[in-house]
Amino acid sequence: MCGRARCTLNPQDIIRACGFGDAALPTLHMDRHRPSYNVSPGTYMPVIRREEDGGAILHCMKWGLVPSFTKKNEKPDHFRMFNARSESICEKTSFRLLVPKSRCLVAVEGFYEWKKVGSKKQPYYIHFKDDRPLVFAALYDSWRHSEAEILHTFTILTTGCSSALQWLHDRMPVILGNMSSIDAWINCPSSNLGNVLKPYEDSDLFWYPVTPAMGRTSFDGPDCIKEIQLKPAEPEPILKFFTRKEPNDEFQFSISSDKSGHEDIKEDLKKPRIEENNSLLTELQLQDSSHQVEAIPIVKKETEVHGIKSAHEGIKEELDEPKMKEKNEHLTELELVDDSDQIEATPLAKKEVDIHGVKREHEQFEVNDGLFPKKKRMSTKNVEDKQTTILSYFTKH
DNA sequence: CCAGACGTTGTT
DNA sequence: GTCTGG
DNA sequence: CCAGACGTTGTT
DNA sequence: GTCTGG
Repeated sequence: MCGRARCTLNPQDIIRACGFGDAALPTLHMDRHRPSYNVSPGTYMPVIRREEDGGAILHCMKWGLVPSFTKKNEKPDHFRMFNARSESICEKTSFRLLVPKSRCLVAVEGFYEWKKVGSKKQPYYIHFKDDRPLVFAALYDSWRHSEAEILHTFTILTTGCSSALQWLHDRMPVILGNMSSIDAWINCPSSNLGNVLKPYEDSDLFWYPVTPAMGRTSFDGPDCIKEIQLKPAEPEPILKFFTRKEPNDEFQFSISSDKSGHEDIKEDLKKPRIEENNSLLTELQLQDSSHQVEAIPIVKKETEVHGIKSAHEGIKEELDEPKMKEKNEHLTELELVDDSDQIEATPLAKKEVDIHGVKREHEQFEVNDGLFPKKKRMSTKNVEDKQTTILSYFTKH
């Protein structure tokens, strides 16, 4: 699925991402574009579509399809059809007629997905490893709701989830990952959709958890995509992961026996990515998705062996983290940061943000004041038990 | 013929 | 607008 | 998609 | 839980 995204791209970035190089495409309504780290249905976004004469145009439309047959007196609902299942677009009344002649491309830096964790939801930001824009397959329509006004809207196609992201969701947007798929979608209405409208399986899609504060559409700015540290999930009696020390001693990690996850982990280990905050991280997955070990972000660093950062360091880091609730049961040799109390910050401050020279005021969270969290001791025995389990699992395979 | 629907998610 | 259901 | 509200009476 | 608003 895809219901939130980051699009702070400027027009030329979008044109380039969609394969039109440095062409100066004609534009329409681009003055409505508001670059944002937190775009949701109902807001304007630039898309590239073909005109009647075959030329491409960069056209700013509202996300969330409002079909042309919508009643004139009806209130447009952009949330009903902000996605379209690619598997059924040729059958559904609202999309069928758009497939031949109303395709478009949507370029974004990344999108967000929420993972249900118990009763809470943890958002993740998904993007390309090299930060090139993602190009989504989309359909658009026009609704004449008055004599003078026409509302242009679009919907982003979805497909099954890639194996690498299965732990997070069962649906994902259709990502046109190369020029031939972009070309097939926008230029070849008669080509086979099956080769294009499929999950993006390449290993260059990365993700990491971000502040839950971005769930509010009023929350905007770079903090939306700032990585946060998550607490590892509550361990189960039989943990299906183990820790290991890398030869180069660079980081510590957990691993799963899941095929897709395994590959990803290996990839990450070989080419650890470096985030803005300079930390080196790996993404980890468990075969059994019910385990909820959605990610075990490990802070690289001069941290030692089984090394997980010390509790003290962890707290320090969190003090720099904005509003986030975190259960901490990080397995360290000595102690762990507990979780019962979570950090709550109040997102009421306003902050001016500058995106491509456009200054905008938006909601901003306050930095945690340092009252939390509390820390507590973990018995050495528990640690040993886990390691025993881990070892036995390892020797068995 | 007219009336009514036309969608996706996720969760149960 | 177009398709399904009655 | 997520977040936030979900109500009335009576008084100021 | 369900509906509305962004």
